Amino acid sequence: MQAEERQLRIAEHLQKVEFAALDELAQHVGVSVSTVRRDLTVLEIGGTIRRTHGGARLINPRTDEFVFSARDTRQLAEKEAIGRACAALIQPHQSVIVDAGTTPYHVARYLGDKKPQIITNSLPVANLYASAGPVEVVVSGGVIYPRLGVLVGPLAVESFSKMHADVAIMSGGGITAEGITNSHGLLIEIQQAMIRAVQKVIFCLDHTKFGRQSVSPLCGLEAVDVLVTDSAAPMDWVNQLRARGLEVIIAPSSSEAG
Amino acid sequence: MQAEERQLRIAEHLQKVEFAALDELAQHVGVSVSTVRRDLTVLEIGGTIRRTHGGARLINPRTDEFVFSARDTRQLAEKEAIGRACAALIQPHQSVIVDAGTTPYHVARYLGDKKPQIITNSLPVANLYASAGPVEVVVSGGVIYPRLGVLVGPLAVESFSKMHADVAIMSGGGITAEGITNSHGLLIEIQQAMIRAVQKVIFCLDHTKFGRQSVSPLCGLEAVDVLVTDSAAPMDWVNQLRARGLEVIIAPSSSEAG
DNA sequence: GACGATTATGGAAGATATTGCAAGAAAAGA
DNA sequence: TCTTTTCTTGCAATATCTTCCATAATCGTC
Repeated sequence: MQAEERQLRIAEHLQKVEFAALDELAQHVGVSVSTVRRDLTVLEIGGTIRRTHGGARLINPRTDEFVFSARDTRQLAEKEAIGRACAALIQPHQSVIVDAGTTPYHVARYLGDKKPQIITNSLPVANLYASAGPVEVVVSGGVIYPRLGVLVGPLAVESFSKMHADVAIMSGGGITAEGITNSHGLLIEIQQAMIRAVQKVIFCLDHTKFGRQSVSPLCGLEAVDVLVTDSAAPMDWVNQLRARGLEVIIAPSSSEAG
Repeated sequence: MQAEERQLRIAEHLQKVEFAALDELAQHVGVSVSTVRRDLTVLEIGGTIRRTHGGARLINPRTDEFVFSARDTRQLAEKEAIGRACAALIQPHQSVIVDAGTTPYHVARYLGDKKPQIITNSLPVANLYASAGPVEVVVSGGVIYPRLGVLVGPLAVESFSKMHADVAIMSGGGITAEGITNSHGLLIEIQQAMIRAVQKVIFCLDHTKFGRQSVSPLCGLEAVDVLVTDSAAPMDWVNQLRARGLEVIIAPSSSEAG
């Protein structure tokens, strides 16, 4: 096997498992451990992978966005910055649909001051303001998708199909010139209903999402009104999207914001 | 296992349980206690976790716990006894509607083994099995009633009106010869829909509820199939209800049950 | 096609890091 | 205050990493 092909396979394997031991990788590609070591140093310079004692780990674990929010600390600073910037776009007392996913969760954390009406299918978001607070929270029905705390299924789709709201705060697994994609097919239908239910669609996507494509198409770029991202977003992408008429907001990193 | 992967797993586990002992963590990741100690110091520097004597705890305690459910310790022993006894009435793989309130919550805690389908309008109950587990949870839609974490309103009523299930596990504010009453008018309509949706209605009422009357009537005694209470229930009431054809189950107190 | 040069590969030895254990120190509880 | 538990520290055993070298493969040139 060629060296490059081997490295590609190692990278792919790591994309799947996030952590891998040297023996595991060596066996997977059928070479000695020494060679795997060398491949890993190459990949590490490439930037996608980081070597650890005994193996390697993914540097940008594919966050495909729908992880149980409280648990996820990846790109936390960026997500908090996006949360603040996105919350600033909401007017007081608006009705806001909040999508499931970690980034919308962080937006919701900063919505308290606006005394909004929040409509969501995300249990973590619902729990945020369940105990008290000036925020009215409407929860869609649905079946809990294990581990993610998202309500899915016909009940959820139906709930959003019958609703109307001012703004939707959405997230996704990746954005390309063709549009936005997401990982879980189950969620797509719900998200599309959310988009149909509102006047204004705001997408929150951190910088790792640019140029990435998940399995299922969610919507075209024309459906998006505003895109909020963090300061590490690639500027060529930002400019390209602005040229296509999207309002792109770059959340200042917390150090800049004070 | 890799050091970093191990630390990630420890962090994830702590996200779930909020506090964990060293032994527990050591067993969970399969290394010695010493190694867990070292991992915890690393994580503490990382900032997500704080070490304590005997274990570690989360620095940002999750906000999605409810004052009402986990921390209401009044008649805790009785409620746990009722929970066990009532869960014993459920057959494997049944569909179970679980009412809001502390007592049904404790029943739900013991339902895991039965691999049931749980249908509920209670966020604490929903959160119980949100992260994983063999339990399918259906959440009704609705507006969150602050502090209690109950979903109320037309959406909730509608959800239960359209459903069918095997059993309903209900609670109430008081029971008299005229029937069962409850305090929140908002809940009555939902509870009545729950009762209509099932074959078998189980009411869980601790001993303080006998002879008490709340503001709103919920249902007559003829709607009740089984009543589960604790060992401190007044026997004259129990006999009176049994004479009227109700199956009354007295949960053994935990000391008797072992 | 043959030959030398360059590069890739697999293994080995010493260096380094990690792990688990044990003894003394510190802390919590009675 | 005393006992028990837990924490820290030092140490030995193990595992892993780096560096080096011999061999094998590939490439360029003739």
